[in-house]
Formats: sequence, C-alpha cells, structure tokens
Amino acid sequence: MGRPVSEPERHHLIPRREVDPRRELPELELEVLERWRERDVFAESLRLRSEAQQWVFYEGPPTANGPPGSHHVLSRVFKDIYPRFQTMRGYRVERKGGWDCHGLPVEIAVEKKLGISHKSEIEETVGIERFNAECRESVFTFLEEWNRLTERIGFWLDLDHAYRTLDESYIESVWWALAQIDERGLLYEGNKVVPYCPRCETTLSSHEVALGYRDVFDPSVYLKLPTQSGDRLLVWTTTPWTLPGNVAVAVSPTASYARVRVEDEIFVIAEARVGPVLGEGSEVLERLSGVELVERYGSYAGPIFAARDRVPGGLPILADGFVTTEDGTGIVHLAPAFGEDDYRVAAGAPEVPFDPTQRGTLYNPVRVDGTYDERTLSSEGTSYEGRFVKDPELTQELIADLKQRGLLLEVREYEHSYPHCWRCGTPLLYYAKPSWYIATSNVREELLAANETVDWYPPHVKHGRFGDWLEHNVDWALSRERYWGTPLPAWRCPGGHVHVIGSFAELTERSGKTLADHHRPYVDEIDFPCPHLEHGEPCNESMTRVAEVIDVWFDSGAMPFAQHHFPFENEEVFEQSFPADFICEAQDQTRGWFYSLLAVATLLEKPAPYRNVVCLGLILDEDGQKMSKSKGNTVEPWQVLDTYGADAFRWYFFTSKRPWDGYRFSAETIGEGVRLFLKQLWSTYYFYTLYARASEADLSAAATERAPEQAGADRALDRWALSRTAGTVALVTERLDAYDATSAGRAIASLVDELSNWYVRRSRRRFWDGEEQAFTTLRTCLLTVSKLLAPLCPFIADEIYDNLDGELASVHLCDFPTPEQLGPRDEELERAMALARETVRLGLGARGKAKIKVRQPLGEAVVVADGREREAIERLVDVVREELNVREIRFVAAAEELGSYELKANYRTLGPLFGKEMPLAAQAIAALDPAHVAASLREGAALPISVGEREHTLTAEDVLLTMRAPEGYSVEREGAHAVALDLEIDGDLRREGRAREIVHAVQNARKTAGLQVEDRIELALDGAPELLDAAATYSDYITGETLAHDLDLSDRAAQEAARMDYSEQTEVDGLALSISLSRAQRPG
RNA sequence: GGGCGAUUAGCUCAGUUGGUUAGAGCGCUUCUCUGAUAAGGAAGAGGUCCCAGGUUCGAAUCCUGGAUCGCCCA
Repeated sequence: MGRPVSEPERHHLIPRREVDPRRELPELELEVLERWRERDVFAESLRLRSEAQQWVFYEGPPTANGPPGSHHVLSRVFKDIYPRFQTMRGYRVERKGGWDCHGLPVEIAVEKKLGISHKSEIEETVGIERFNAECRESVFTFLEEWNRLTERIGFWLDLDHAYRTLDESYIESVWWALAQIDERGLLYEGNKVVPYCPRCETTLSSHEVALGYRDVFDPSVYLKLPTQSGDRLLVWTTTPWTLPGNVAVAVSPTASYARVRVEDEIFVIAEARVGPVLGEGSEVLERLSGVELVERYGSYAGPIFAARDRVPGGLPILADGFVTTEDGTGIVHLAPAFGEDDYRVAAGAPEVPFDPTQRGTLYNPVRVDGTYDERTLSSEGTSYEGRFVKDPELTQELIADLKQRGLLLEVREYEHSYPHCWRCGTPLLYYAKPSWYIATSNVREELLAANETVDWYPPHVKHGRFGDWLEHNVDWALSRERYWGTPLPAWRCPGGHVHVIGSFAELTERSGKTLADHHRPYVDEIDFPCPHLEHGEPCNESMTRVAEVIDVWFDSGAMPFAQHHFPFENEEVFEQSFPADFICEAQDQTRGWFYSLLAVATLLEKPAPYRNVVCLGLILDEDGQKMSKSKGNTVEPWQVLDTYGADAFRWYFFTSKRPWDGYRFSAETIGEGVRLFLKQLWSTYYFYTLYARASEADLSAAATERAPEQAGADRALDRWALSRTAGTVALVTERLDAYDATSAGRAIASLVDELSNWYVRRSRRRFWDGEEQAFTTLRTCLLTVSKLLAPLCPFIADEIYDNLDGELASVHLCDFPTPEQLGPRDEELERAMALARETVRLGLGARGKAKIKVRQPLGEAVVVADGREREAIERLVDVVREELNVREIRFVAAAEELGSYELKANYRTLGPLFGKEMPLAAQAIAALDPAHVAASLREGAALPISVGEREHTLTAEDVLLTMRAPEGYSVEREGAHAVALDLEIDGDLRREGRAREIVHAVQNARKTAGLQVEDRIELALDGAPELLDAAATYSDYITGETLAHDLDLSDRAAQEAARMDYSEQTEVDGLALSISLSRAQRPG
C-alpha cells in the first residue's frame, strides 16, 4: 500500500490535482471505484482492523434470480453506511455476502422457462433431477448484475466469500439445527389449514395468495339450528360448501346475545345483530352473555348435512374470542378442516372429538381435488360425491336442501374479497393439509424476552408490528410439498417411527451411502434401518425420507451459523460473530427474516441474534403508488446511477426523510439533492484547490502580515469554522451511533452550507492574499467533512480526501474524526456568530426596504440588543459592519434610549402557575410599564403582581421584553431583534459608493474582455465629473481591487481608448462612464 | 375484517416535554450581491396543520371517533 515514492515534495496545503468545477459526478465515481480496486481499499480497511474488536453485520440474503431494483439499492445503502462508520470508529466489521437460493419463486421461474403449468408435470414429465438442476442454474441468472450494482453503489460486501443457502455445508448446518429442534421435542407433524388450489392441487404461499384477491359476490346463508329447548341458534356463513364439515358452532364469550321472538319461533342471535338480520322492532325476550348461552343450551342438533358416517345428535356450542358481532349473527359454524380459527378452536375443545396429534380424527369430507367424497348425503339420501364444492349449481342445491329441512332462515348476496389461484383463477379453498411444524408457540415467552433485548428503528416496530406478531405466535409450518429446497431431514419407517438426521456423517453411517448433493431427488433414495427402540430392540424396518422440503425462511433464519458451517467447523468464528450488532431490511421482513432469525436462534436456546434492527419503508412512485413492473412505474437503478451517481442516490435515501416512512421516489428529487449539497460541497472544494494552487508561491513563503485588528476578526472566523465543525462531528457521531443517518446527513449539509456561504464568503480576501491560516482552516474543515461524509457518500468524500490529503490510500482507512482534533469548542462564539448573521440578515432586510444597494456605504446601523446578545454581537462587530457596509455600529440597549419596549407574558413559565387565570395575568403584564419592568429586572427589584386570588413575583423568565426600534430609520425586526439603518448619505459616503460601483463595472469589463483573474491591467476612465471625482479620491482602492497598474483619468483617456484592448460605455448611478483597459505585460 | 404507520404551503419535508405570530428547500414574482459557486441574500404571494368531538388557561402536538393513502395479516 501507500504512495509512489517518486511523488515530488509538495506543500501540505497544495492539492495534488487540479479540479474541474463542472465535474460530472458519475464519471468521477467510476474513477474512485477504479482507485479502490487498484489500492484494494476494502480489503485493506479490514486488514487494518484485523486485531480490533468485532462489530457484526449480517447480510439478509437476496435472491439473484431477478434483477435488482431501486428498493434493493435502498437497503444496500443503509447496510453500507453503518458498517463503514463503525470501521472508521475502530471496529472490525466483516461483511460476508449471502444469497438466498431456494424456494418457490425460483421454481416458478423454471416452470415458466420449461413451459410447465401443472405441478404434476415436474415429477412426471421433467423429473426432479432435471428440474432442480434448472433451478440451481436459474438462481444465479442475475448474479453478475447484482455484483455489478453492489459495487457501483459503493456497498462494500465480501461477495467472494458469500454464503449460499444451496451449498452442502449450509444444508448440513440447517439439518443440524432441525435435529436440535427435534431433540427438544419441538418438531411434529400435524395438519394446517392452508390456502389451496384444488385444480393445481397445490398449497399457495401467502404472497401467492395476495396476488389473487378479487371482489366477488357469494351467497351467504343464515341458518336456524334447533337446540333441545326448541330455541333456534341463528348461524351465518359465507361458505355454504363447508357446512358438511361442520362439527360445532362458536359464540363470543363476552358479547351480549338475545332471545328474540319472530312469529312463532324463538331465535338466539347477538344483540347487536338483531336489527340488521331480523329487522328493527323485533321482540327481545331476554339477554344473555355468550358464556351464559353456552351454559344454557350446550348443544344443537347436528350434523347439518347427513353423512354416512355420522349419527344425528347434539353438537357442541363453544365460546372463543375470535367470534365478532360485526357482521353475520355473532354465531359461527366451525368446520375445522376448512378454517384456521375453526381448526384451532376445535383442536382446543374437549367436546370435539378431534385431536390434532391423532391422525384421522379431523373430519374432512372433501377430497384433494375439491370434490365431496362419498359420505355427504342430501336429504333425499343421494350422495354429493364427486361434485366440485365451489360449483354455483351445487351451492344452490345445498341451499335448497337446507330450506327443505327447515334449517334456512335467509340467503343474502354478500360481496367480499376472496382469494383465487393466481395461475388458473380457481377460487381457493382453505383446506387442512398434513404438514410439519415447529412448536414455536411453546417458546413464545422466550421469543418475547429475546425481543426485549433488541433495539428497533423505528421503535414502534418492537412492540407494534413485531411484538404483536410474537404475542400471537402460531407454530411454524415448516414443510413444503415442493422440490427446490433444503430437504426436510426426517425419515419414517412403516411403523410410523420418525428419525431426524443431524449431519451428513450420520446419514452415511446409517445408510452406508455418501452423497455429493443432498438435494432432491438424490436424498430421497437414501434409506436406512429404523433405529427406534421397541422393548429394547431396534425396530430395524427400512426408513425412507418424507417427501417435503423446508420453508426457505428457515434457511435464511439459520444464516448466523450456517454461513460458517457451524457446528461442523469455524466454531470460534461463529462465537465471535454472534449476535449481530446490526441488521437492516425493509419492513416486509418483519414476519420474514427478522422473525426467522429470532425464531431459529431461540429454538436453539441462543440469545437474540441481533441487537439493532433498522427497518426500512417502501419505495413508491411520484404519485404514491407502489412500484411494480406491471404498472411500468419502476425506476431503474442504473438510470439514476448514470445520471446522478451513487452518492446522489445514497444521499437522497437518507436525507430526504426518515427511511422507515417510505419514499415518494422521483428522479427530480435526487437531482435537487445533488444541486443543493453535492454541488455546493464540490464548489467549496474547487474554490480551495483553485486558490491554493494559485497561491503556491505565497504559501511556501513567509506568512502574510495583516493589520492586527483584521487579524483578530480573522482568527474569530477561523475559530468559529473549526468550532462549528467540531460541533458537527459530535452530532454526526452521536446520530450515526443511533442509526439516524438522516439527521447526520442533514447536519453535514448545514455545515457545508455555512462553510460555503459564510466562512468562504467572508474569507475570500484572505484566500486571494494567500494567507496560510485561512487555507489551513478551510482544509481542516473540508477534510473533516470528507471523513464525516465517508460512510454516507463514500465517493465524493474519498475524492476530496485523496486530493487534499491522501496520506492514507483512502478516506475509508482513516479514523472517524473526533471533536477534540479541531481544538476547543467555543459554543459562545458559535452562538455569537449566529446572532451576528441574524443581525446581518435584518440589516440587509432594512436596506432592501429602503432600496439602497449594499455597495452604497451608510453612516450608521443601530442594533437593538441587550445584555449577552449585545456582547455577542459586539464581539463580531467588524463582521457585521462590513457585511452591512456601514461605517459605524451603534447599540441601543434600553427603552430610555432610542427604542421602546413591548412587554409580553411568558406563557411557558406562567401558564402552569395561573391556569385558568392565565389570560388575565397576560393582560395585567401587558398593562405594566415596560421601561419600569426592564429597569426593575435589571436592578433586581421585586415585581409583584396579583391576579384574582394569586400573588406572584415576576422574574426575568416570566416576561418577554421586545424592543421597538427608533423612528426615522429603516428598520427590520424579528422577535426581540431589530436593526435600523441611518439613511442619510453625505458627500463622502456618496463618493465611496460610486467608487465601489466603478470597481464593480471594471470587474465586469475585465470579465467581458476575457481576462484571467490574475491578469494585471492598464485602466483608463472617462465620463461624468462626479464619477471621476470619486475615482480620483479612491484611486488606490480602485487600482488595488482591479489589479490595475495605474489609473488614467486624464483627458487623454478618451483618445487612448482606441489603443486599448477593450473599452465600453456604461452607466453608474445614472451617470455616464467609459472604461478602457488593456492587459499589462507580466513582469519578467 | 384486524394490526401498524402516514396525512402540515403548488411539490418534497421539518416541527423538541402542549406555550406567544407554524417553519425550511424547490417552484413562482420582485429586488439584490458576486472575479469559487447553474450558487448566495432580501421581500412578496402561498396554510380550515385531513375532518369532527373532547381534555386544557392554551392543541399541529394529548384522547376518542371518522375519512383518505400505504404496508402487514385475514
């Protein structure tokens, strides 16, 4: 590493390279990337910290079977900022990349490619071997583009050693985890009610279901089910096809129910639903709670539909909190095979003969193809066998059947949104399927406790979305009846014994076979004798693997250890890198990766796998619509990168708003950020390099002498710039520590703004004169900014560092700055400067009001200020005087002088004291004599007031004194501050004003003539006598400012004009002025 | 249907534990400064702080209900 030794000696204030003020940032970034590659900066940044304490980042693996979009840039930007920051703070932050390789999206892409439309074709036509080979290939289709984008946006990630969930080592670690979970007795096989397409005969994942919601009209039926007492329960369902599966009904335990007489029948219904269902004015006989309802009636006559295998008799009435009284009747029918709530309630009720752990106890009269089996009978005794359950004709027959048996109260059309298969459009069924589970609900308390140790950004996710999700935790449905995934390492023998394999070695040992690839179909072919002991003897029947693969979320949740092939190797590496200090993904990962990480760690009895989670919002388009390819409103990341560059892209993401609120994304906003911040920074940096290089001779020579008075003001300005920078360092450090890049970025922006528009503007003359102290100060500030900015905008930061300093190969190898490096903080001075700038702002406002240009000097500005404010402004009085272009600053401090006071009550202090009486107190204070109050407060005399019953002695805090400015001046005021300008312009002021105008005109002429800033000129002026008079009086000033060797005001000037390089006629103050100038020969 | 979040100027967003006249940037109009800056400064126009109740001396801020948008889940 390091610099070429041949580099010539260079003064430390002189930049290495010239800078193009109009530099295109995307182009610059490509050069910086090249430099990083050449100097191997990322690797070097890790080597530098190889002995340091770790700060751990986990990469949430994306899938590389599609191209990366803008939302991926968003998360990758935030994944980059904090690791870079912590590296600069001295930690070792290894950033192992990762790829999520398995799963349905990959399978679907391959199905499309192969032209498959039905799952059965995979096994029958293509074969699992070829199908999975295609998946393996497909999953890295866009790997190159991902890598390219990752590098281009400046996301430092170790892609060469990225973990891949399809790797053998990864799978083995996952198997180990599952075997551990099985050993804890938390892995079991059960049923789960899942969204299911009966035509495709496949379960749909939640995101597939979300694709297919449609608003449809379905008949909803109101049943009247008889109880033993003769009263009838009114039961409502929107899915009449599920009624043959009915085993119970449920009510809300807390809701109020009513017995209602309608004609000669008595109905039981939720009180809130009497009106909507039975009509207003129904006769309510009695009210009872859900619990009382259950006690009173206990059962109803069932089953609702006759079945070959069910005898008529009472079916239980249950109470459960999931039942609401917002629609229907407040009494719902339960068919545990067709509803998640139904399943859960039935499973928990001893009255229902269903035990989820016992096979065959779930009553399900519907076959996997969505037709009834032979059991369900009509009232005429014929079977519904073979009829598709969602067939509208069948629905009408079912309804007619119910009506004929006197069980039907009413049928109503009901509009609701119902899921359909996104592939074939068939309405989905919620249908119980056998599935493997992890009993996460058994470790719910541990999950909640682990969550307590995590800091979430934004904080509301912790006990909001994520906490709620954990509170209502249900067992993890682990298995998928698919092909491309980590195979579930469970083997079963004909006797029903199950054995979970925890390592490849164990599999080899049991089966005598070794696999190179543990994916399907190879692993399916492995069998071994059942080790299950019965009466002390192994069962020894042949075990075969169950068919399922596991949920890909388990893969990703296993990444803290599986990425290191723990526990089979790298034990130390794993121990040191667990848990993560920081992870970051979009909010949709709440139930995805954030959960799977926490769940897997908790199941393995480890602490929470992360300490800080940044949870990003979504990216919407300009109109607030979600970006999607089908709408064609996506923003291509490359388009942004090519136009504005990566720093601009990054800057937009963290400064435009808090990242978790989501974005209204548009290219224009990014462009604005570039202009306001990056260009301003670049411009300031350019200014420095321009003058530093131009002043090379001066800087290498002795320090420039300056007038002592001026030197004092300059020192104050330097100290201010350094102090202001130190304050920003402290703030940025604090904010980045708190994962708040937004405030950090904005703080840097306002520092750069003040450096550019105040420090540089005020110090221009000093740079022009080549004053070393000014260069040193500005260089220090710029270098500090480049380090502060390094984690945020790594390219421009590195460019500035490399050119102005370059001691190390990159800014990213530097330590993060500390406030102390910039010398003692002077907050008093910072406040004073803010006040001085405020005073200047008001003074300029007063000038604007009076329409007097700043170039025209004025005699006096009267600043209304008192006490500390006055002291503060006085400290910087020269600055204020110069900015306002006035000869004198006079302070007015008391009412008895020029201004007068206005007195107001301070609501903040007095409000709590006076309460209701506050308006009266405010009136009383306003009525006091302001001068008297001011004087008393100054002298410390007591100021009692009494309002109503209350007595109070006013303190300085209790009143706000606002000063009013003097009459006859142009005044600008705001709050307690005011600046007044004496508008009288005498002859001398007038002359000086004109001299300044002349300089301005000459400078414009120089520019028009195409001269360089450092060119010396010969200058001749002619025109109105008033102007020539002013020019004569201020000739030294004019020649000095315009770099003129001499100033010719003689009558000859007009004749000489012809011989000059350039001449023009103009007007100053409405008076004619003729300017002629020539480039003077450079000495030597 | 449930949960979470959002709603402030034409646009993008700030707005500290409730406190006096609600701010910034962009855009628009006018003026101005400038030999780093396609920049900067000043003034002007632009607001029912989503709506309705409530608490309070006082609400953009707290509470309740509602509307709209987004997300997650059904």
